[in-house]
Amino acid sequence: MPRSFLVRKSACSRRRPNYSELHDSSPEFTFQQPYDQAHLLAAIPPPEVLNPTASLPTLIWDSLLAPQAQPIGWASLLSQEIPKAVELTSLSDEDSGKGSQPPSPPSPAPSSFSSTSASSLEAEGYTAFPGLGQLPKQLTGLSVAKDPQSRKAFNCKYCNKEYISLGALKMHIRSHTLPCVCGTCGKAFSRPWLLQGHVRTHTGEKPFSCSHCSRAFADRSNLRAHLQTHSDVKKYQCKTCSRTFSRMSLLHKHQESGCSGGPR
DNA sequence: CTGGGGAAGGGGCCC
DNA sequence: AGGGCCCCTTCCCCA
Repeated sequence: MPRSFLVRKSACSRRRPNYSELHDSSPEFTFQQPYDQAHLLAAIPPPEVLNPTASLPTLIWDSLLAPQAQPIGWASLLSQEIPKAVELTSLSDEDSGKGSQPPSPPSPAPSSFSSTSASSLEAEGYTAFPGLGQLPKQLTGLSVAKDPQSRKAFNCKYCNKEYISLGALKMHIRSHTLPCVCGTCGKAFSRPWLLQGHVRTHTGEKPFSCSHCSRAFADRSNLRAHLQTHSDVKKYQCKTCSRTFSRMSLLHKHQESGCSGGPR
């Protein structure tokens, strides 16, 4: 079930951008090493929970899987040389909403993540855009389109995707301009938190650990997927054969390969 | 071939 | 209104 209703997706919208082509020459964000250890530690997500209530038709999981993770003492982490994996609290709890995010530094954000806020693009004639600075309109990648009913729509000049709101378009444009650049490898990302997640591939930091096997993950979504492997009844079920899968992609593979139809 | 991990993209929600 | 964070989803790779 697509969660996007703001964008009219094109058929090939899932292709990843060519970073070398899209790399913005004026990075908006950088994450230089050595990292500020205090920032990283302070930003490790507080005890939290996962919300298993994904709204998928085939979702059969919910209360079947309720790992009993323990909250951790955050202060104790500060005394450790290496940030240790942090356990998540119960999945059945309400998500506190703070924290899958890497180590997002406490406010105020470090200067390396400062962002230049664009004032109203319309007021600026669509010339001001984060990471783009004051550029001629034709170089900003923004254009305004109107549909036959004169409803205002915003088109991306890079890929021609159409958005119903300027904010959505602005966010999308970032996927082309990639203003957040890794100070280690130079890879660029559309948003600071994507960069932060990437940085963890360099640091090896894995703030999310499984309460069942103590395996740690850098990404909470990956932990969530991993937790499925501990469940006998997986989250995604084939409606034809009732076989369950830990990931939707596996279910899709199963269905595309031709479900035999018999229960397993 | 299947299942799982790693990494990343992107829209929505909340402050 | 914008930014930060959340969640879902997808792709790639490997065992």
